[in-house]
Amino acid sequence: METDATGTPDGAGLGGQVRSTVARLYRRFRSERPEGSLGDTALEVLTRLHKHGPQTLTQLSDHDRVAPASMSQSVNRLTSAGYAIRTPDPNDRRKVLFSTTPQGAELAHAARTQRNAWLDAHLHALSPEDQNTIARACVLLGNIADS
Amino acid sequence: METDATGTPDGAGLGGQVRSTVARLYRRFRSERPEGSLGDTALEVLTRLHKHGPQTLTQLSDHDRVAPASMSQSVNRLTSAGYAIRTPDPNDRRKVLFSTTPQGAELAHAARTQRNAWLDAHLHALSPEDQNTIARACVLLGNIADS
DNA sequence: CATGGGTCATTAGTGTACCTAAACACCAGT
DNA sequence: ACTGGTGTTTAGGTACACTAATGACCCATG
Repeated sequence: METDATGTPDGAGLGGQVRSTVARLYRRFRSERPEGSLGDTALEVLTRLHKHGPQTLTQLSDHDRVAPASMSQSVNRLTSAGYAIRTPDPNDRRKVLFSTTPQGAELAHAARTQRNAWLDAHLHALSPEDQNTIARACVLLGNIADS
Repeated sequence: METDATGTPDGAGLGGQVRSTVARLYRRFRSERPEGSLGDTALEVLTRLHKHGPQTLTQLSDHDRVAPASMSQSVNRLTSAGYAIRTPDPNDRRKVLFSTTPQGAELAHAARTQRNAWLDAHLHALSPEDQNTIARACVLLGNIADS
C-alpha cells in the first residue's frame, strides 16, 4: 500500500511497520541473552517483584496479559531455582504472594544490567532528540498495548 | 525523569523501557491472533515470500536473524499446511527455493489485514505528530535491531 | 578426476513460553 | 451447609527458538 518515506521494511502501513519492528527487536533481545540464564519473561517477572514488592499470581498475570496458568509456570521456574518464594496471603488464603529471595534480587539487577548493555550502548549513541523520540514512542505504544 | 540506565532510581532507563514496551506489545500481538491460524513467525515468513518472491532458506533465516534450523521448522509448517512449496534451485542444487501457493498468497493478505486491524485503528486515532514520532522511532529501533 | 573443505538444508533433541480445560482450595452469601 | 465465585495449580498441547549432527552438493587443488 502506501510506501511512506520512512524506509518501509516489510509491512504495508504504519501498523505493519510497528509490528515488524517489534518482532525484530524481540528476537534480537532473545538472541542477546547471556547463556545459562533465565528466560526473558521469567526475568521480567523477577524484576517486577523486585521493584514493586510481593504480588499475587493474578496481579502478575494481569500485568503481562497472560493466562494465570502461564504465569504459574513462569513463577515455578523462579521458585524452583531459588530466586523467588511463595507466601500464603494471611488475609485470603486462596491467594499466594510471590517475592524475591536475596539471590533473586541480586540476579534481577545483574542480569538486567547485562541484558540492557548493548541496547543502552546503541541508544546512548543517538542524539538527545532521537532518544526523546523513542521515549515518547514507548509511552504511546505502551498505552496502545494496555488498551 | 529517568536519565540513567545503570543506577536507575525508580523507573527503568530508556533501554529497560524499550525492552519492556517491546515485550508487552509482542505479547499483545500474539494474543490478538485469531484462533486456528498460523503463528506469528510463520505468517511473517509467508508475507515475505508473497511480497519478495521465492527465497532460499538462508535468505529467510538471515532476514529474521534466526538459525537456519529454526527457519526450516517454520517453513515446514507452511509447506505441510499447503501454503508454500519447495522448489530445488536449478543452478545450485544445494539450495531450495520457497514460494507461496495461491492459498498461501491469499492467506497472507487476509490474515495480515485482520491482524493489523486493531493496531491500525489505535494508531489512526493518534495525532499525525504522534504517528510521525512512532514512525521515526521504528526506523531508529529497526536500525539498532539490525546492527 | 578424486578427495576434501566449505556451504545449504534438514533432522533430532531440548528449552521457554504461551494456551485451554479441568481440578482444587478457599471465601462469602443465602 | 450448600452454592457460586475467585485464586491457584496441574495436565496436555502448540509455537518458536536453540545446538549438534547428518546428508547433499559445489568447487578447488593436487
